[in-house]
Amino acid sequence: MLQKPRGTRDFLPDEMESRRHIEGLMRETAGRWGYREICTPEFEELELFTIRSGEGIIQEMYVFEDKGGRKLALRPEITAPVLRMYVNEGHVLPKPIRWFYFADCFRYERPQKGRYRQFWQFGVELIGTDTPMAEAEPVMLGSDILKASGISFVTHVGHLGLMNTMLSGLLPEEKRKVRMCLDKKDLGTLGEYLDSLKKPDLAASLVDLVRCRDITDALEIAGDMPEKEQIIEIFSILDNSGLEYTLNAGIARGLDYYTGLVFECFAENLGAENQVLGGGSYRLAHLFGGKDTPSSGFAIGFDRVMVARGGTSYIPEKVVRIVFTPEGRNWALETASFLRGRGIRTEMDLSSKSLGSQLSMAAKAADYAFIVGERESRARMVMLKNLGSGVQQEMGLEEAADEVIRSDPR
RNA sequence: GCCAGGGUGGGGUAGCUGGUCAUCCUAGGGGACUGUGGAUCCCCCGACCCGGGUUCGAGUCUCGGCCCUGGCCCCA
Repeated sequence: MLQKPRGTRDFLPDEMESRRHIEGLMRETAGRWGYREICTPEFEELELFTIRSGEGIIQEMYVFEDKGGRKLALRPEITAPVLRMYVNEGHVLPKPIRWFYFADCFRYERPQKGRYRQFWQFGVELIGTDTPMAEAEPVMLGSDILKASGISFVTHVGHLGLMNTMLSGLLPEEKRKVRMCLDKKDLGTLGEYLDSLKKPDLAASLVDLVRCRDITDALEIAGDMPEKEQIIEIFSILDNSGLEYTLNAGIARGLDYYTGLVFECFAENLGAENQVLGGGSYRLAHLFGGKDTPSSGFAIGFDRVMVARGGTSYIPEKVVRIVFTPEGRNWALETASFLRGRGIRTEMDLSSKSLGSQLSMAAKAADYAFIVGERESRARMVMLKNLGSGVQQEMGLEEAADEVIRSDPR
């Protein structure tokens, strides 16, 4: 038997509806903040991603050559395509630009809990400004969206300026190593390494900075820096927004194009892959041939959100099944059409069996049965049977539709 | 790329110190039943992940692969 490719999933209707429901909540929330949806190609020129992230990621991507010999890749993330799109056709739009996307991405990685080879991201990009408000907005919006999705999570916010100031005397390679140690909380190696660089005092203050939970103290530890006023203002905005967050100056966010504020959200109930959101301020447009443009944004790992919701159940739409006798067929068709017009999910019985048999099938798959036979047909009425309670009553179409709409979800 | 634990009908399981017929539950299909039977009864469908090895004989032991689950690495 054929198997689906490794790391991919099939979604049955129950799960699909649940996903669409959450996706809808995210869309709605982003929309209320003035963000509008965009869509970019499923695959792009390979170079788009190597420019952003380096040649090393080729082995983590689905790369292929098309019939014209072009090197292409299935998108492993969507920020680069969005910024490419901005440079291609968005740079003349009034700034700032507020966009969001919901789309699937592909990475050739080892699957594990919450990590798949085809996965979905919900993300936003705010392009064209880097005021304190513009840096803070994605943090607030991201938190708002995760809240709407119904998961428990914590938000960590940091700013690259803090650590960069403390590491300003080091070479890029040395900085990378120091960040890696801090990220892994490997203080022993960190101490030895800084000793070897003749910076023995740095280790202690770096640890202080990473553990620091107050921005005023953090600025004190890090020392003076050009972004100081900006940082104070950003955190003042966050503090006054009602957002719950933890200062974490240790957030490194991998690559070099991040410029200032960085943030991550972590969900409970999620094993090793518990980060559900990552983002910050960055500059990418100039790499794709545009003007140097400040932007900020984030991406949410949609599948991880779904995993984090766990058994949180989504209540499916109510279903009406119309069961009928041959004499009632035409009236049954009219009834179905009427109910659909009222927005009710309505299925006709397709079996042509006895009413009893139709009813037993309806009981498995529907919440209500509309029984339509000769008598109902003549009277232009329907017999509405609640399949949960067994109660049934004859009534007119309007009334029956109202009854279904008004009733509690199943 | 590395480590651990797993793959038996669609789902869940028993069998696993090798020896007919592979167990049970559930789901699914068909029939009985043509105005109430969400029932009941009967019937049916359908599985040892793939390939090599050991053996008279492999679901069972062994090796490799594939896939799943979790972890490491990575995480744009």
